[in-house]
Amino acid sequence: MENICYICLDTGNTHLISEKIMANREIIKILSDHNLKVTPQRTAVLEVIMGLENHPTAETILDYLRLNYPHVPIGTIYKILRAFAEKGIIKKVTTDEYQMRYDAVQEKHHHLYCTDSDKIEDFYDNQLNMILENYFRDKKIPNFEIKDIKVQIIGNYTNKENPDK
Amino acid sequence: MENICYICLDTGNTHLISEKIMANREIIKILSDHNLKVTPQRTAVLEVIMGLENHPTAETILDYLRLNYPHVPIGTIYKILRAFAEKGIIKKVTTDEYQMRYDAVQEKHHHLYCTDSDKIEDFYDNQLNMILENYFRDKKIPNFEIKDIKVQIIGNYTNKENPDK
DNA sequence: TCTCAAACGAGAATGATTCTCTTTTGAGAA
DNA sequence: TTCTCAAAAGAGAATCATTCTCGTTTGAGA
Repeated sequence: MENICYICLDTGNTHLISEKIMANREIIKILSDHNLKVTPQRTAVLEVIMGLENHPTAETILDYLRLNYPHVPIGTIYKILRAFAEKGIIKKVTTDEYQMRYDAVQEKHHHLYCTDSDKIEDFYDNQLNMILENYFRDKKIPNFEIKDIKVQIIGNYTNKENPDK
Repeated sequence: MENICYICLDTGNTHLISEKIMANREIIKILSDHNLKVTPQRTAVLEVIMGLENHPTAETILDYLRLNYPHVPIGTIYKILRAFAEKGIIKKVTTDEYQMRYDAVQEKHHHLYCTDSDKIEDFYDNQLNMILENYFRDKKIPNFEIKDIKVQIIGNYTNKENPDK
C-alpha cells in the first residue's frame, strides 16, 4: 500500500494518508453529496467501479465484492447500481450484448467498442467534443433540445496482442 | 392498396404493380442476395421492420406478424432477427432499457433518443458524417481501426404534443 | 441512546433471449 | 416434375439478467 503526503489546509500540517483511506474518504463524500446513505455495500460497489478501468457488468462487480462480502446478493448490487445511476454517479453503458455495463462518471468521454474482443474503452477527446458542440450550436435540430451527445466508435484493435509486430 | 405504373425494361410494355407486390419482390431480393432461404416468416419480418419507421422490439414485430401468422413462436422471431443482423440486413439498436431494438439498415444515420418518451428517431446528417470522417481520417486512434461511428444524441422533444404553442 | 425511513438479505418472480429437439420446407439436383 | 437434404420453423423448456417482495437490519439525525 502506497502512502501519499498531504498538507492539511486548516492547520498547515503534513500527513501521510494511505491511498486506500483517501479513496474511501472520497467515495464517502460522493455518496453523502448525493444524499445517499453511506453503507459498506455502497462504498464497496463504488470503489470497485471506480477502480476498474473497464466497464464492468453487475456480475463482475459482484465477483470483486464477494472478496470482502462473501454473501452479498446480486439483487442488492442491482439496487445499488440503479440508485447510483439515478443520482448520476455512474452511467449505464449500452452494448450490442444482452447485459448492461456500468461506468463511473468522470469527465465527458466517448467509447471505443472492439468487435473482436468485446472490450469497451473510454475515449477522451476534447477537440471532438468541441467540434460536436460547435456544430450543434449552429445547426439546431427542430423541436429537439440536446442534452448530451455520445459517440460510439466501433472497430478493432490492431497488433494489441503483438505490439512488437 | 395503391397501384404504381412501371415500364418493363425488356419489352417496353407498361404494367400496374401493387406496392405490396413490389415491396415483396424487393424483400425477396434482399434475402436471396444475402444467401438466406426465402421463407414466408422471413419476408414477413423484414417487411414489418422496413415498414415501421420506429425501431421495433422483437415483441412489437411479433404483434404485427401475428396479424398474418397467428401462431409464430417468439423464438422464431429472435432466430430470424439474429440471422438478419449477422448478414447486416438489420442492425441492433441499443438503449438504456432492458430490451434490444432493431433497425433496417439503409443509408448511414444516427439516432435521437428522447428521454421523456423513450422514442428513438433516425437522424440523417451527411454534413455531420463528413465532419466525423474528416476528423478521424486526420487524427488516427493508436492501435485502432475504425469501422463505424454512431452518434447518440440524447435529449427531449420540445412542443411535439403542442405544436401550436 | 432512540427512532425510523431507508437499505439490506434472501429468494421468488418476471421478462428477454437462447436452446433443444422434432417436424417442415425451400431450392438445387436428378 | 419429383427427390433430397440442409436449413428453417414450431413448440416449449431453459437460461440469464434484472426486478420485486417482504421481513430484518442499520445509518444518521433528534
